[in-house]
Amino acid sequence: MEVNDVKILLVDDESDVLDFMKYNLEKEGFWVYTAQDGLEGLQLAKKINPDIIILDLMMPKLDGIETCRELRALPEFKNTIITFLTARDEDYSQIAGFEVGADDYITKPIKPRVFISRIRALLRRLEANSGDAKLKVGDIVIDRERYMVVKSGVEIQLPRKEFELMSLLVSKPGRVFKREEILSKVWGNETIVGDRTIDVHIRKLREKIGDDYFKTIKGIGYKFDA
Amino acid sequence: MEVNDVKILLVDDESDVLDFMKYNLEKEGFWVYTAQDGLEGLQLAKKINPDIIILDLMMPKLDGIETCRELRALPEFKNTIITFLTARDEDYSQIAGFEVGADDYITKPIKPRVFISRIRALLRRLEANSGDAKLKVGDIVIDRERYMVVKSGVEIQLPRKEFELMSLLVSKPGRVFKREEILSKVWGNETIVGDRTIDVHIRKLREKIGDDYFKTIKGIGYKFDA
DNA sequence: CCTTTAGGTTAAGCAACTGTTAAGCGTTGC
DNA sequence: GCAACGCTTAACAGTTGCTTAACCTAAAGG
Repeated sequence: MEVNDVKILLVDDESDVLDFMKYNLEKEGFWVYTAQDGLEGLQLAKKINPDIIILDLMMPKLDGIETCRELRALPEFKNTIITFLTARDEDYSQIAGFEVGADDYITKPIKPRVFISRIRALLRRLEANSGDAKLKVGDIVIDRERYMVVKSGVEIQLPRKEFELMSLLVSKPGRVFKREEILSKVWGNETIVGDRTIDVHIRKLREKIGDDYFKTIKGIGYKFDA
Repeated sequence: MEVNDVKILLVDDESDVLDFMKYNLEKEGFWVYTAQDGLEGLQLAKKINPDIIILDLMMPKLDGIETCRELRALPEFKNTIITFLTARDEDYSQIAGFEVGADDYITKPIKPRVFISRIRALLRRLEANSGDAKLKVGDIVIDRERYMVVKSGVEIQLPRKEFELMSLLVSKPGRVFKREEILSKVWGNETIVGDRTIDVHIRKLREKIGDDYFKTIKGIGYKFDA
């Protein structure tokens, strides 16, 4: 994973702290998003699917612990790295933090260089964790390793052919796949199936994932679009 | 075992010492957790199942010796590496330390490079000892050395094939293992067994460990999930 | 408009795969 | 040599997924 592909979400109610972190992370080439409270953070996280989330503990509306718990309850954040930001000596919270599934703690104040190297350490972890087996598009995640589709937090199990078909289409969102191309890639070059077979599978996908994602290009084939 | 998979728990009441160790270990890519006293350390250890635990001797609430004794009393920490941290010349404690099952001593102050190489030495020992001897997922620990599965503290003895199968699945929780993959890894490439053999073993595991842990992905294989 | 053509929909039958059970066989320990 | 155990297989049951056929609808082009 390139540094340029890494999305980091910062959630803190203090603008100073946000600016400090954002500035330093962006200087390193990370892609930084910010939110000022837990609720906002939660929404933004669902929207952008960040790789790392840094949560302040003390926040209005929804504190860090709660936000983390809610994030971890969603399958698409099961492998996201979540870190708490805490004032030095607030450590009482560490137990509670790890209990809701935090991966790390960062204590403030922290020096820029230490901060960055901390983030890099987290990143190494992220790379080790996730093979290349995950496709993310909008609020949809396809996890080849688990044979699972996650749509805005909900895990969906698909039968084999449907899953393969969906994987294929999602692998290049927006790109149109010709019918014959789909046949050869999902069914294989040898097997010969009737005309309606693809349609039926597309139909099932529309039923399970949502109508709008799969677009028909008449006379050509299908494409996936968010 | 990858560096990125190694979890180290540091327990010391002095924040400076914690920060020093944490910083240096993280720079190397280890996964570091910290606690400030024995009780907290104990709780955190149960939660995160670390591979190496570094305990300061002098701590409030529960000192290093006692913490170690309690850790060693739990089956899942029988093979965890536990190291004491001690001020130079506190040698009186060394005897007591080894008696409760410590694996090593680190004397402070210590230089970063020496510290790291010491940890690496421990790690080599961990690998040599057990050749990935322990797999931990949620409330399940797999102890390769003793051919034992510990589920929420209860030891379960499994026959060899069942154990190998379970080990394989648990080694990557959530990941789907194809039937042929299972066959080649558990039975070996040469032996040819019938189709139903895997199913029967899965069935026995479901019987002994619990139905919900083993999920069938039809047409593909099985996966382990907590 | 009407025709043509491609795609959508549905249910049914078939095929593929997995679950379950019991029995056979070899090994080990007593 | 008997009992207990582990591994594999066979037979059957149960389930799910895949494909097809028949019919319907929508879009495009004359």
